[in-house]
Amino acid sequence: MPADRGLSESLENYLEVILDLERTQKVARAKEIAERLQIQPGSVTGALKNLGEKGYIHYEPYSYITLTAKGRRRAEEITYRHRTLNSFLLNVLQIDPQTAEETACRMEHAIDKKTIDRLVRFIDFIFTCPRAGEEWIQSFADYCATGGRKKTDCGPCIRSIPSAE
Amino acid sequence: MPADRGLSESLENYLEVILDLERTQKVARAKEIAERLQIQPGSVTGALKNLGEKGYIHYEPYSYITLTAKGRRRAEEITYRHRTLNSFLLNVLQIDPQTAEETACRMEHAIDKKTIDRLVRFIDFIFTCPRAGEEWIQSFADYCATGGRKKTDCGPCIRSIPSAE
DNA sequence: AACGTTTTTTAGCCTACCCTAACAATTTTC
DNA sequence: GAAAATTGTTAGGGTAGGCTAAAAAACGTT
Repeated sequence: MPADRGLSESLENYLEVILDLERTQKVARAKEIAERLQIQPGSVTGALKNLGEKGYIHYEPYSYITLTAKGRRRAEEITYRHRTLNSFLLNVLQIDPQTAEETACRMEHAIDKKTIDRLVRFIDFIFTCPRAGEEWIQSFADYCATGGRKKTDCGPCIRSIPSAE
Repeated sequence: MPADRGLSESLENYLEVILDLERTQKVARAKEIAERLQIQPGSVTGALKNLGEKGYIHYEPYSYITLTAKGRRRAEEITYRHRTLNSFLLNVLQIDPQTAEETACRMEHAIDKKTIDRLVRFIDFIFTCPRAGEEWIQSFADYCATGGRKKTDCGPCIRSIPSAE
């Protein structure tokens, strides 16, 4: 039940993988799609036909697979959601890289455009706001590590904020 | 493909609804479950049998449905994920309530325990940190509304931080 | 250009989950 | 306490998306 109607979670994953294969190998082949998605090659054909019929890819039996303009737009959107979520999990929440990656991979299908755009803004906001920024994120890490905050930490922390002239 | 193995997204939703019905109506009935999940009553029986066999609910044909201890634990966990995500979307990202609710509903199946716990910590951190807090969130809203930040805003903003004695 | 290898497709099967319609049990009402 | 209304279950059907095994096409090598 993906956030954006018209494409199942499964088909979104196909598009995402095809885009990446196009970028790295110029062209996507069924075998590689199967490998990336960790499914058997026999399962791929049906999905490709489906994506072809829906106008997301150029599909001809036994030939290379490429995204249509529509498919590329969609694939880039999914990739954008993926990267944004990964960045949030990794750089803000400081989840370990592997968990971050896996979680982003699942969440990307559940989040809508409005929310992802807000999340992008939020990440930007954090890293450009003098009240927040890297050191603030670091103090969140400390907060997590120590299980809380000592009020005595707050004075020095506040005085360390780079003053904006 | 939920984050936690063993239970599909669909079955997680059943548990969540059953817990809520237990709380509000003392007991869950198939008809109400169907209503909440927006599916037909005929579809419910199979799922309930399944949850019964897996030990998440007490299921006897034609009788009330209640959660087992295991089921309750699981249902509460899902509800916790739901509430945490909703709180983040609503109070931090400031997504409108309806979108926040719907998005939380989808994301709750995709997020793992480690990440949800971090998110809880992060929300706590924001609202208890003098560098952040309500006004900081408000200035994020302004940042979003105006499409950016004027550097001249930063001085007053920083001076407005409640100093920790 | 023909053989063997690799890749892709086909065909048939399975599971999860939803649907509808008909039937059975339960509950309510008089 | 029996008829009517409500609720729950069964049965049969559909779609999506995996699987395996076998057939077909394409490719590479000599």
